[in-house]
Amino acid sequence: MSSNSNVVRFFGSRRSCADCNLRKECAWREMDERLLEGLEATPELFRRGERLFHAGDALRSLFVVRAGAVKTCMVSSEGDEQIVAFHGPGELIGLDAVADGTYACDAVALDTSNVCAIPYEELCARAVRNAGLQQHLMRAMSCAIKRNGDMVMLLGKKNAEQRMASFLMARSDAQRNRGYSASEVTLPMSRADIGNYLSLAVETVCRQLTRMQADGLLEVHRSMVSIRDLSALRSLAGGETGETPARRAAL
Amino acid sequence: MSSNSNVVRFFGSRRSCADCNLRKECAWREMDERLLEGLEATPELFRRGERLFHAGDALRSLFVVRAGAVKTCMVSSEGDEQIVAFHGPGELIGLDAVADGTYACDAVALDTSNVCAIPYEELCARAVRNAGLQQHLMRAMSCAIKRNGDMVMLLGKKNAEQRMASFLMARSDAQRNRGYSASEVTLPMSRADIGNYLSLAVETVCRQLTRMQADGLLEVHRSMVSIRDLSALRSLAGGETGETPARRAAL
DNA sequence: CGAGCCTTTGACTAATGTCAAAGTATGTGG
DNA sequence: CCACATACTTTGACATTAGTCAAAGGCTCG
Repeated sequence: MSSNSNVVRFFGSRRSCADCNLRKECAWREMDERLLEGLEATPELFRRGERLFHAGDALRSLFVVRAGAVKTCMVSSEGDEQIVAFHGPGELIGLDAVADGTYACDAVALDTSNVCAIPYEELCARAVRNAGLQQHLMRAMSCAIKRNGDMVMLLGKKNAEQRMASFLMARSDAQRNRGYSASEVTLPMSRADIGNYLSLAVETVCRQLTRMQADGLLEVHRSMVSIRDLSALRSLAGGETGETPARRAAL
Repeated sequence: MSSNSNVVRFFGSRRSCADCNLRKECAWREMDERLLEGLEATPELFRRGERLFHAGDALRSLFVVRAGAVKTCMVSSEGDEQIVAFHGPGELIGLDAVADGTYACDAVALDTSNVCAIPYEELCARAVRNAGLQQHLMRAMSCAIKRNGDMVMLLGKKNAEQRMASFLMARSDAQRNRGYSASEVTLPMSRADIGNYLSLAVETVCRQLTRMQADGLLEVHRSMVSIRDLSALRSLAGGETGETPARRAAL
């Protein structure tokens, strides 16, 4: 059963990538216009908590977030959930499904989100004919691999404080890459989601935020965080931030 | 500075994949003969501790392990090392470098290892002309992404016992996939490497092995482990084992 | 045979998780 | 528009897992 049955197709029809008003922020933004000319993607609207796809569903489309935020998560056989990534505007979702034609994760909208579904078969057909697109896809996948490496580093080597700092810095860098202020970040996900993602108890997430605020690094107001001391936060984060300019396309 | 200066090219020359005596176990084993016909790979021998490449080196080749074992690891800015994956015969190394043309990891031989270097440019040139090869590469990358997801699950959700059990099961499954006994596994890496990979102290790795032996699950003799109760170990491991048949090509 | 490294074991410590409870937004129906 | 129900966040007290430190035992290689 597809969970897409109640999706609002608010443009009413497929729409060419070449016309998209999000071209500037899209994962495909560097692509030659001609490659996208005929490629049509279906814009879809998901509300908070709605699923783009389930783990195990057959791969039909890759998704690009236009607006909003999406999480992807794996579920173990015991039923506990592990969030693998958060995806903001311009990021590509579903590359894990290429291996065997079924998604490995669930993808869930964190907020009302506007997402482009790019038909996979059509994309592949084009990639075969087009070396540039092929390169682009391969690079996007390689970026996802690299980024996962950063995640392993975070989970394997960093303590609670460093994880929280890394997480906030990654958000900040993402903001900056999109042309917004690096010091004003929004956290569209719940504290529980942050905890799940960083493998920390919700309480630990709260305490870290509280402490950073007490130390004058941040000001926290619910889902809004103002970073007061970016460089201090960056040095707390240590090692990789997981968000270098070339790494926008995530799992 | 390339670390390959002291590499023994023990076949003395490049060699066609089509003739390779490891075809059966190779990451390319399903490929049509014709695709490999002209593709030449350089077999190289690395001794324990020698590096295939450093993080930051320019991508020249992808590597396929023919015999032996290789670890890939990232190093944080503080200098601590995180092993990202172990690679046995048939596995593909270096896909993380496709993103920006430089390797993200170090790759180090754990043992005397026999490795094929596949020239990346040449491979790409073929992939452009050949949809099958292209698909194969994409799938290999997608597998790496999936597998990293399993790693995140392991680090994020599993305790010491489950990690150790998962690790052993992954080894066991790999053995089975290569046609060997699922209950006799070798651990070519040190306890310290296992600990690093699983994010456990060396002492914890030892204690887990000791305990599993005491519980009659295993018999451990240095780097040889005989698994006495596969199904019990599998259920200890919980969730994903990270080694389904389709997932042989790792980071 | 000795040096050095790896592994194993024990005793203690510390970071983070768990449990409990209060405080605070959000939204729904009367 | 208010009041209550619900879900999320925050804080405190305590428990537990795994890490650290220390030391002994075993291989391996020169």
